[in-house]
Amino acid sequence: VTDPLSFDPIREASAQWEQRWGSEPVSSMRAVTSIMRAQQILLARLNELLKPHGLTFPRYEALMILYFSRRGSLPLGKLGARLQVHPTSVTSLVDGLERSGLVRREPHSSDRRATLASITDDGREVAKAATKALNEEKFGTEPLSADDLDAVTKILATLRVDAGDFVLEAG
Amino acid sequence: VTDPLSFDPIREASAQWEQRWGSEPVSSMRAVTSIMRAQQILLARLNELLKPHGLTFPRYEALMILYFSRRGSLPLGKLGARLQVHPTSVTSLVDGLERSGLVRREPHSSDRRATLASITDDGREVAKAATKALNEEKFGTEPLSADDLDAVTKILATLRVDAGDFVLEAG
DNA sequence: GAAGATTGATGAATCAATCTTT
DNA sequence: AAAGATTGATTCATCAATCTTC
Repeated sequence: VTDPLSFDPIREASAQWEQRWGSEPVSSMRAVTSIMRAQQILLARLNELLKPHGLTFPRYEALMILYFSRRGSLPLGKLGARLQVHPTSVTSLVDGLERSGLVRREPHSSDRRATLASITDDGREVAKAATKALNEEKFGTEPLSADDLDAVTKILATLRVDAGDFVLEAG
Repeated sequence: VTDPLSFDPIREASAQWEQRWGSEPVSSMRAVTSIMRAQQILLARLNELLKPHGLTFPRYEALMILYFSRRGSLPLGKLGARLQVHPTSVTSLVDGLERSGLVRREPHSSDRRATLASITDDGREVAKAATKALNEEKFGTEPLSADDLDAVTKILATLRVDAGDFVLEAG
């Protein structure tokens, strides 16, 4: 998007930080900035890979949860809990998937407040094709090794537990 | 935002992935999902910490680049290169900082196409106070250790180089 | 009153198109 | 033509307020 800088901006910031505020908070600042930037890079790569399939990554994630669900459908609230996003975001994601014909809204059989998001046959086909594309490109994580990726996953799991995403299971 | 799940959704997805598509792409899928979620958690924490100072984290990042700049001002293009965001995003960030009185737009002395973003005295005060708050709370990275944070930073640097953020310097 | 979902607002990211200046 | 910045459009995230149903 722009020319590469001749230095690492995060490394540069670390030096100035340490000079002014001591060494204690530097690791935190560096890691946060790195994660923010990595997310931005990965999201751009994923959206690029998904564009031929008419999907964005957030919509892909929602579609896959429905794909893997027992009945191929889930109440919007449950979908939001799995995605860890606001009810408003679920509405917007399902709107988009519905416009593309990959998901249908259906009434809940027993609770008339609730709405089900149900994956369509088209949705299943697109889910499979898009997943093939992402798997072949390793979800845009090149050039990181499997060991490095697993290390990141393990470390960030601690943060996710602390944020209340889920409770630790036995084993 | 919702109740904690009784299982780790990423762990759950890994199992289904491996069953269907083999073990090869699982590490990538897991790491990408983890990074996306970690970014979301950290951003929420940072915005909460910055709210008393009338800042969001993206605006804070922009403000600090100006704070550390030699003259306290930078052309919008240079600011965008440092933040690694689109020109449109720079315009929007500077708009917000200008509305808060933390930054002023000034004409470039030699190039009438360019605009400078210049940090104000208020901006410097807010930058210091906000940084104090973030440092004290370790940028919302609790309960991760400094070693874990450094490990994440190091691994993700490889990705940032690959994405062309910067070129490796000697040493 | 509380739960499930939606609408309307803001903030931040992108892209395409435009406008001025070089 | 190319560079710097802006406006207008879309997507996704949040919050506050609303509406229906439990």
